[in-house]
Amino acid sequence: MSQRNAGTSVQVADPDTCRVREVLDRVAGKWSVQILVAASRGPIRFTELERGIEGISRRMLTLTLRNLERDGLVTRTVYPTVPPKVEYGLTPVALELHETLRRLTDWAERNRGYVARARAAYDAEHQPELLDA
Amino acid sequence: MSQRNAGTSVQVADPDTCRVREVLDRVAGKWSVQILVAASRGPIRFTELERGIEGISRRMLTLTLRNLERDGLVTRTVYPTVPPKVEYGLTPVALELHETLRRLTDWAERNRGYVARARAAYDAEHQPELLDA
DNA sequence: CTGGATCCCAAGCGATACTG
DNA sequence: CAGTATCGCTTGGGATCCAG
Repeated sequence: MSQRNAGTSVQVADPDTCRVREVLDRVAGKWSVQILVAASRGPIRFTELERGIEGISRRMLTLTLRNLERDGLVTRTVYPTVPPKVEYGLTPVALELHETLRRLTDWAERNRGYVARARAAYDAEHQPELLDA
Repeated sequence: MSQRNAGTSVQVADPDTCRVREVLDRVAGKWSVQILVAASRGPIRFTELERGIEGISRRMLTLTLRNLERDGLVTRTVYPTVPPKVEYGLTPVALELHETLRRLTDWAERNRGYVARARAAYDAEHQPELLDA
């Protein structure tokens, strides 16, 4: 998905692995998941998201929101008031995904230490001299 | 993770959302999941992976494999025979993740049509003229 | 308040060629 | 067989400024 056919034919493997990539692409963005999580607690406004996520740029918030909306995962409600007001929420489909993401997070929590140790061990094993350049 | 502090301080939100990103980064690569899936069916050789995934470059296979190994998700066994032989497998931790990924895939399967229709509708609604440039 | 437009750097990834 | 090295295109994403 990240690249539109580099000229010469590029077989896309079997349909099975394709589906896997599709779902991940939908959530692969740097901010998608955090937005999904933040919006799962009910309707939330643009600025609330912006401040709640802290570190996200206005640009990326907008872009990610648009993509999620495009995929039917996020709802966007505009109140044509004098200072514009927009509320975002999750669609039922996105709520299902949210539950799934929680399982992923669980895995991360459980194995966070393991992975960190694995990394440290691997790095120590391979390039100990590059650490203090 | 994809960028090392753009100069001015960048707060990293609360630890909660950080963990989410961490796990996703571990799987976000274009090929990580397919490798994880392929390797979950028992020890598999480099060339088998290369041909089984079809579309992956040798370079990316190596890189992704290294990263997964570094994170303690993939095991690498070298047989110092005359033609080198290397077998890859999953660690128990990775096997847990594989189960989780299956759930994600399930979600994708169920809602694949929904998302596709949502996209089409959104695109038709917003820029119908840019479709046949 | 909620974005859109532009600029630009850095990371991701592919192509290709070389090697123990 | 199983990589490593180099190159360059493409994309992601931050900064900044403009606008309804």
